[in-house]
Amino acid sequence: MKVGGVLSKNDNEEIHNKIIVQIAELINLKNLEPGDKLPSERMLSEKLDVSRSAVREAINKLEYYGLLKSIPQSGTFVANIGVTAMNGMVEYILGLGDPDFKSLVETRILLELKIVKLASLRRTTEDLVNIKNALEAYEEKVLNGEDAVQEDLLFHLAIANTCGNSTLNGFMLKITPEIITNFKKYHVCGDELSVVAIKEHKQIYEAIKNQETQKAREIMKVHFKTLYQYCYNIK
Amino acid sequence: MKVGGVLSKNDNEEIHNKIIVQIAELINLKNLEPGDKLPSERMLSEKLDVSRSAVREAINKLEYYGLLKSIPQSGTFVANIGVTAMNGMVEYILGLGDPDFKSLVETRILLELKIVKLASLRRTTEDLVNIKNALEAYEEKVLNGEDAVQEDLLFHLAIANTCGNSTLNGFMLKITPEIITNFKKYHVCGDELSVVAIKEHKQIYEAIKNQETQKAREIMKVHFKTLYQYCYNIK
DNA sequence: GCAACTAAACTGGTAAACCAATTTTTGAGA
DNA sequence: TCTCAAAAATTGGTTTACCAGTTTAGTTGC
Repeated sequence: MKVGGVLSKNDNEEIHNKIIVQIAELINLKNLEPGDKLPSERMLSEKLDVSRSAVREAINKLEYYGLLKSIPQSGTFVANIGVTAMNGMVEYILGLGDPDFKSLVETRILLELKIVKLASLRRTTEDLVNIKNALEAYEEKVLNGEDAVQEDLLFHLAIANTCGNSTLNGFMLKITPEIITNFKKYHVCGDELSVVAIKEHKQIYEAIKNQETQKAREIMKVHFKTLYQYCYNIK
Repeated sequence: MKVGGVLSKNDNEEIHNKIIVQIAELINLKNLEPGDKLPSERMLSEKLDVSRSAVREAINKLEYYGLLKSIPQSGTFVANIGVTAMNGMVEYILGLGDPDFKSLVETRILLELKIVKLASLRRTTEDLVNIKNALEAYEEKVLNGEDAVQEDLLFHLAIANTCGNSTLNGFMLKITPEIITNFKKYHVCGDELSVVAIKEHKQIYEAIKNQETQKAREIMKVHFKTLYQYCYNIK
């Protein structure tokens, strides 16, 4: 029986992971296949000797990764994925560490180079207005000598929101705040950078507007080049 | 006051979104800045006239996107991101729709072409063993005429787990099950495809092993080409 | 007047009780 | 024996009550 008390986030996650493993083991033991029903949350919490809330959180995480599916007043079911895949995925999920700054930047550049291409292909006139607004807000802040990290971010997110790919857009929303936080921590993005960035932002906007796909990508690449250097200098 | 009863997932999400908007409005109204403390969950639930659980779920979502930070026995705080960025992000987050199959495939290909490059650069001998095991499991299933979608998936996840970028790896884990589900729904991945895929998997493995970065990417590209065609035929 | 200690109030997290929809069981009627 | 409706049991979701740290206010001693 758990003795109670508040645990650190780390310990807490370990407990969740432990429950996830036990749920996976149970599915293996009972040879449950896609669509089969898991024992109820109450039974699981009793069998695993943890609180029902803890079980629910573990199920939530597995649901996030598409391995389980909860249906109200009915039960929790194995998703349309076999046990082999599930076992492999659980292992990888548990091994997943917190992303480091390098991973984040590497990923951001990958995503944005694709996004800017898609955006230039798929942008509507309404999208262009949004991007331009973000562009001008950034410019104004920089020229006033104010910190413009937020406006910079919003310019890039406006493009992501234009790319017509909700998965990519969602991923951008996920990683952007973490990158910003790191930027502030490491004092990336100085003033001299910002002035150069205005010009590049304008070029990107024009390329998207004119649907010059390849050019848009090239300028974005240049835009990130300085960033890259900063990051590796920091490291 | 809520009248009670079970709501559809759609209605439920709308309620969460509504609360998210109200929390954002409150932060604006009170001019809260990064690091400032939000009203307690109890006060929020009272002020917004919703249950505390609903407030907690909204906060969780905002925390997932890096906009808030909850600290046990202390409070919920505005993350290290200004209100401007927060307002923009909230708007984009709420506008984020469920990903369609096309978005998923488009994203998967982008991720995997990068991942296979990184994997070939960073793979350890231990990684190679894992990939090879996944490769052989896939081959065995296919040659036995059995369905091998799971093993195919695990081969690709083994590579993702090798790429040394936890953000990319996590994104792969997130989208892969959804893709599999769609594959099954649309009956992609026939038997004749699988036999071809074995050869390509072997080539990818060899390229990663020999650290032939560009070659690995090229083969992966070919590997996805058939998939692409299938998808657009379906559409 | 101020530093230091104490206690009361407050906080996010967790366990327990409750709810309504669903599923299963039951039994009456044909 | 079969059918079908009614009721009991079961389910995930929600509300409520409680917990142990944290923070703040108050008080004591100097």
